[in-house]
Amino acid sequence: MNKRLQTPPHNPKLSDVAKLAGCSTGTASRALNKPEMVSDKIIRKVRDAVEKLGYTPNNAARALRSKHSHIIGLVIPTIDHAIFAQLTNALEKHLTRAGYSLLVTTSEFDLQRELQHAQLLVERGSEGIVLVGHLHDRKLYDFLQAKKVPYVNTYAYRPLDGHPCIGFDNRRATRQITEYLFSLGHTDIAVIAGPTKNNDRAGDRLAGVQDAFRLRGRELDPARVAEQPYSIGAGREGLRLLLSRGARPTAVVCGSDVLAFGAVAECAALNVRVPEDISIVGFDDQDFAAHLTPPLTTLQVAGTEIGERAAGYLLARLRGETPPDFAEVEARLIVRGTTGVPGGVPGVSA
Amino acid sequence: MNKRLQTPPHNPKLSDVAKLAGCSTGTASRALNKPEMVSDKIIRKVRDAVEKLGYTPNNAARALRSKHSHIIGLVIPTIDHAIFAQLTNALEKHLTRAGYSLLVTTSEFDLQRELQHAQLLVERGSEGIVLVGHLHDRKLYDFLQAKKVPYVNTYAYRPLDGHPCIGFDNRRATRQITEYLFSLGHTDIAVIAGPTKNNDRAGDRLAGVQDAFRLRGRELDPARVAEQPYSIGAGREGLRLLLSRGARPTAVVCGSDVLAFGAVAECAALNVRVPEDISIVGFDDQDFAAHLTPPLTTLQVAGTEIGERAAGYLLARLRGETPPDFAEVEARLIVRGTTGVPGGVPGVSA
DNA sequence: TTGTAGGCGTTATCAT
DNA sequence: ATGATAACGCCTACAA
Repeated sequence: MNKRLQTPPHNPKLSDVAKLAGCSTGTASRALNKPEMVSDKIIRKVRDAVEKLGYTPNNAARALRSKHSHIIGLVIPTIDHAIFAQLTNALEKHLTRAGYSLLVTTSEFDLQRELQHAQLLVERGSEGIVLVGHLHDRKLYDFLQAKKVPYVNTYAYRPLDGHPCIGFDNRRATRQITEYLFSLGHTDIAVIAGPTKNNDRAGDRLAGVQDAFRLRGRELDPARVAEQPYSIGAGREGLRLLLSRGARPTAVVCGSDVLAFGAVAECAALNVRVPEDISIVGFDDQDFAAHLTPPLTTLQVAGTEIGERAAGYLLARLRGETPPDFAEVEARLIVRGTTGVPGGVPGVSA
Repeated sequence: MNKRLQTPPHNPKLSDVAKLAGCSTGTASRALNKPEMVSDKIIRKVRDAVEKLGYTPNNAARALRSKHSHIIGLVIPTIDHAIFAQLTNALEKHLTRAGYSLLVTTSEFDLQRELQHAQLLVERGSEGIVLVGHLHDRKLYDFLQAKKVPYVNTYAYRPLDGHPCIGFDNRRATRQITEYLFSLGHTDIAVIAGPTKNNDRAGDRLAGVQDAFRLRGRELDPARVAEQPYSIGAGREGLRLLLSRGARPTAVVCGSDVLAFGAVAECAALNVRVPEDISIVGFDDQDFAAHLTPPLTTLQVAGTEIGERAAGYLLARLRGETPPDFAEVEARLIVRGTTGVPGGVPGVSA
């Protein structure tokens, strides 16, 4: 048990500071918030009093009066995925630097929960909200607009939707990955997709592969698609599933690096050579991607930049500015060791 | 640009709800917060009015009056490490379920910043604070106690310090790992430690290895220690460093799975066989540990449990209860494929 | 430059 | 069970 007895029994308030500093509460308030309007002598006295009393402003009172809580809310599917952790981290750093704090909550890939939790964050005083993806309950948009709370969608770039967003076009990204695979000579391409339900990123990425097929006048065979949760183990299972459904595809597009990790690991376990027997492409370019054996070819996403720009956007909005509502960040294919010509070519890999 | 024009020009307040429901604000407040004290008829009317107006309570006013913000603060070194993300996730889920929201900030392994940011979270209204580790600026403890804000240290178990904590004994954990290695017959053991500066977990883990040596009447040679940042690349470099400093150690204790990942990867690149030529042990048991080749022997830590219990502790304190201040969670060694007898024994591994 | 005083939206304390 | 009314701690006109 800790001792909890300190000098004054109660939390000092601004009026206590003022009393000790020998001025009015109004002046004390100004000394703290608008020093340029107060004489240096008083400023010093007030600061001393603050120090001596251990005064901490009461944000509730301040927010009630000034209409500014200095709190921003973030709703992500889960913090347990590296890309969301990265987003959260970047956001937090940027906001803290600007004097804002970050309230974080989780939707667990559930639109209803996302709506509820976002509303809760607004109730708790969030002056702005960061969302992930572009697929939300319509009520959420209505709510945010009714409350005049600025918001941004992240990890998505869909200016036509009309909602502020910062990210990239997931669909185009996997289309390009697939086209790259086609250009290598692959024709039998499979995909291990993330859970597409309520997850526009996963859905868009799958659709991108389909787009590439259609552009070649073909259709992606549903048997060539395995939809798996985001985990290494599920990635392994996805690969096994694909192999069990007929001839071995020569390439696999994965919905995330984690899934690709599993696919590569399973190939190793099954003695399927990568990339000679099968090419594998990830998505995200997480830290581990470059250190897999072979190093993973993947799509690099500027997660940190998304976080920074989301913070910047909201901060600007709160300053009363009107920053551009749509921003696209780069997503480029990093070709490493898990992709090659189908069948492999002597002297080309590993 | 989005339209921002909705039915009533201004945010409805409780008095608006009361007016529409035909009762006083006091009754409206009770109808929402203490339904058992209000007649069903009025409750219905009030709820209808809330619905129709799109009323959202103003948390600032509520907190000011009731002294309850329903906000808990979390200060972690970075959200970008899987274990902290896991902690955050568990904490958030638990708190949300109990009607609390989580304010997250980052210390970046800097004690001064930790102090500042924790204070900021309290200013923002946090009713409780979750910290990581047991090494903090003394002023932080003083501040928290003066403000009577309950707090918990996590990822540490040090009841003798007198501060509430939930976690395990990092030092004992690596001592046990090292003793296991000794029991396998290893005598030349090296360590790739995380950055020990301002990081009690990393420091304790290194100390645990030293403890094991001393218990055998030996000293850990400083040349056998590489201190590296937490990244796969740094883990690789750590291993190279160790190899460059004389005879190859037969085993390496790593301060985290990420570091161990790097060590294993570097061994593969260097054609050093694991575990025949060198045994490697990680710490954390992250998702990928079981999927490395060979699968990583590591110390499993119940990160999610720590988060849940931290939430439970604070919630209990806020209810006015006095839950036990110290709780130890399990941390057990998971022996997988990266450890073996020094020199390797035919038929024993891979 | 400084003091005074009113009110931000709620909840809690009284009465009724 | 309900209504009036007074705070909660701070900021900000406004006055001096």
